[in-house]
Amino acid sequence: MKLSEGVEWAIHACALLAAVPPRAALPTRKLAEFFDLPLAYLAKHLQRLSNAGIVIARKGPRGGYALARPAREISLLDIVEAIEGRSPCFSCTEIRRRGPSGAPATAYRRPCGIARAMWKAEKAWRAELARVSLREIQAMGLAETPAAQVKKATAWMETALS
Amino acid sequence: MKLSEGVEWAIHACALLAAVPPRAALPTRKLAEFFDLPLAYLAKHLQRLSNAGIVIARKGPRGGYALARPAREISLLDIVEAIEGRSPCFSCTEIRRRGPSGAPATAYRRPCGIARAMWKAEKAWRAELARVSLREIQAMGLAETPAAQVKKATAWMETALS
DNA sequence: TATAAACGGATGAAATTTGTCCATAACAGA
DNA sequence: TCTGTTATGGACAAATTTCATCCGTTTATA
Ligand code: SF4
Ligand code: SF4
Repeated sequence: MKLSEGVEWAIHACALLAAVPPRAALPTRKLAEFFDLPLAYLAKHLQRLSNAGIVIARKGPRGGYALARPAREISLLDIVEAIEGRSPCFSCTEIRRRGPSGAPATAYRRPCGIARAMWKAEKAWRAELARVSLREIQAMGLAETPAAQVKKATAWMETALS
Repeated sequence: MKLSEGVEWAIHACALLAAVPPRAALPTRKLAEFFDLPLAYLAKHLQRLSNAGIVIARKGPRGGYALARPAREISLLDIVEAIEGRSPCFSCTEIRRRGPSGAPATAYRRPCGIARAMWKAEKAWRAELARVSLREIQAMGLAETPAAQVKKATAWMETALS
């Protein structure tokens, strides 16, 4: 029950992309540099964000990634699902069918109470994630990082885009 | 973000133990037989339930496992946490500290918005699991399995306990 | 045309999960 | 007290998943 650490990378990357001025783009190389992450692997995660339509990719010189829509319209759930996938974290192997008192699949009409309860809980988790937008994440991030770091980051962004 | 399948095993095992008459106990061997699961590995999971105080073990002949308290007082969360542990599924590696605009740990007072949002969602998941008791699981299971299977299972239980 | 970047498949390394085995301790019944 | 039965927990092996790198191709810019 561990989220892959790529989720953390992706959220941070999106939060940084949210601070990129319109029409500009940040290439993988710059994102990896900013967070000191392995370039090739981070690229895989950005690809997923791209495939999920969260981020737009531009190939070629001066290319890179930019948010596909306003940060307000991107939820944490969007990002998490882009990286982790949409399959439920509880998957049953139908063990009730096995053993001495089991029966063929036809005997059981609908998923059992166990599966339903687990899925309901997972739904609550996803709903909570859907409620927070990248915009809020960005705002919180700005509020909680020391002024000196914000300044450094802003300066870094300028040189990265030039 | 996959729950280990041991969770499914443990919930089913507990649900079956809920149907064991008071003062009796089901040994690992019987539980493994009922669900057609690898005995040695199932034993590991039952041990975890035992260590978590969900189930009590009795060694020796006519020993085995029984619920440690009424099914009404055992929640799905209890079982899930016994198997999966209590550590949060989102763990941050503090990547904000790294890279060109990073800063030493002292600069950041409290966990960032990302981590807080992820933890809040996880809390919602756990809360939902805490709301459903083993009693309800048992009742749902009884209601949804065909009468023929219930009969078979009851008969099996009698011979298993004798 | 030369260069910079994303894309995606193949592959390898590391970590985790899944599963087995065994020695030991506790217990019930004869 | 003796014997067989059961849980306990550690060590170990196999399988699967995650983490990470590499490379050939495609696309776009100047
Ligand atoms: S009874 Fe429910 S949890 Fe168990 S195997 Fe069937 S669907 Fe899965
Ligand atoms: S900014 Fe938040 S999510 Fe990112 S490393 Fe720090 S605490 Fe973790």
